[in-house]
Amino acid sequence: MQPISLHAIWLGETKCHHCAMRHSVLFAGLEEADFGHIHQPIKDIALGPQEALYRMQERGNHLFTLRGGVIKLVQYLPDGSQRIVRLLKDSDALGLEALVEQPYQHDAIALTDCEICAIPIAVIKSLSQHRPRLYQELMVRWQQALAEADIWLTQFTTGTARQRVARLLLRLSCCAEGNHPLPLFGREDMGAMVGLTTETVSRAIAELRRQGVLRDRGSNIQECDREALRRIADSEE
Amino acid sequence: MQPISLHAIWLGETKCHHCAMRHSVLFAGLEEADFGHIHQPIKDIALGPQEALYRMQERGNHLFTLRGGVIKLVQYLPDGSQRIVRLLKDSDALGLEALVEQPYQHDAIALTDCEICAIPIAVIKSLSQHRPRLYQELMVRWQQALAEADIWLTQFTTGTARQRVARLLLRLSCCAEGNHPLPLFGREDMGAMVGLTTETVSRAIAELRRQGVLRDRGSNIQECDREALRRIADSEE
DNA sequence: CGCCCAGTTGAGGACACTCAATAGCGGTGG
DNA sequence: CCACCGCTATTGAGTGTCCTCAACTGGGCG
Repeated sequence: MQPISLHAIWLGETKCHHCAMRHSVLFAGLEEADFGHIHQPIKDIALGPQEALYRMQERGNHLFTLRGGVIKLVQYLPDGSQRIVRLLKDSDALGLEALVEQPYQHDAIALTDCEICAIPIAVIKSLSQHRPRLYQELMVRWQQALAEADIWLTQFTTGTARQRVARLLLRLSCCAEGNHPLPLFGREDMGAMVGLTTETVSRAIAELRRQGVLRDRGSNIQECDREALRRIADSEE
Repeated sequence: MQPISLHAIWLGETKCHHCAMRHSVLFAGLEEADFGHIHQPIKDIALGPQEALYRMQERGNHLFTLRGGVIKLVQYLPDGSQRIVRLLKDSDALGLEALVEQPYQHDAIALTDCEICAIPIAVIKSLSQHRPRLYQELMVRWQQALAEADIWLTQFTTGTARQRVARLLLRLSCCAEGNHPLPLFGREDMGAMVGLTTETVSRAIAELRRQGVLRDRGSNIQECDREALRRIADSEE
């Protein structure tokens, strides 16, 4: 049993009879009998902020499902600066590269406390032999990742700093209902998401606060006016 | 049988016994007997520059393999400007969205003369029932697309105009062997690829020419010094 | 209490964008 | 064959935005 990550904490092992993964979209449609085909343990992993699930170039034989928390996928530029390529949240899958025998393409690093299912690819392969529908689910995940990548390219690399930050806030807040208070990330990370420096992000957020689009709730939590953000994101005004 | 594109020219129909697709990676490993399961025609499409294979939001029931030429995948910003999200060349697959019942996510527009295979998703589904290996191939394609998207995000949206253009030229020239002359695209398209205006791209290219990194071969064809480009791309000097 | 780190704010400069004019190329028609 | 047209690429001048560097603030924690 090789370590998946230096920082990973093993919560235990399960055959998913109790695991939330059982209800994850990935395994929807599987029947009780199918779980009998699982001969390798599916593991729970807990990560704290800044801890890595895997590193770029590592070869892994697990794919992962995020049950809670937020993970960033990071790539690096020749000059050493980092670029956040995507965020994963609740019920997203990552590490799909392992399914096609590729090394991981990013550093996967927790931004918050995270709970993760680690599924051996052998399990996937064995299950999918009896349940081709599983392939369909995997392809859906892949497509989601691709669509997300395209969004990041178009939304977060074009327009003014104001617009990019507004779009980022919109996307971060869209999972929350109403104008629910939203915990932000470090300015450095936010900069790496939208291709700006920490100072510029800080300035943009400060301005949004001054204009009342954001309202401070302490410890980097903001309540935000989604309508106003939408206007700014689409560059009117 | 609904039209796939306004501009598409049907070259004919085939069951792939003669088609180059037969040798495409996608169908590698299939045996003669497998082709008997193909009950719907696989079609050849030819496109000229500026013609669209499909449009964003269209629902299609074909996926495509590019046998020759270059296609751009385009998305649009609220302000109407376009952003090229990826380029496809020789033997790349596109329109995979159709496999998961999603509308196409981009405009797919030919940049050069193109030859394309249009494969009904019904064919894929029927084939894959007997040949699960086909799923593996599809996942590889999906992974390639995702890796490409990440490269575009990190390479073409960061750094100075010089660097971005240099990286773009490198990537465009990497399929050519040696320092083979390279046909460029319109400045407008190149700008949409690296997130710059046409003027800035033009200036960057002009400067590279002045420095001898590019050598003009007429009609927008350049011979380029890959070593010098690499230095510039990695921001030394 | 004071340290440390993250966030904020300021000043100055570099870079890319905008607007506008010019040049170069290919095609068309006289 | 040449003149003209349209389009794209190129070049220039001026401006705005963001980056860089640096100082300052404030909260958390030993």
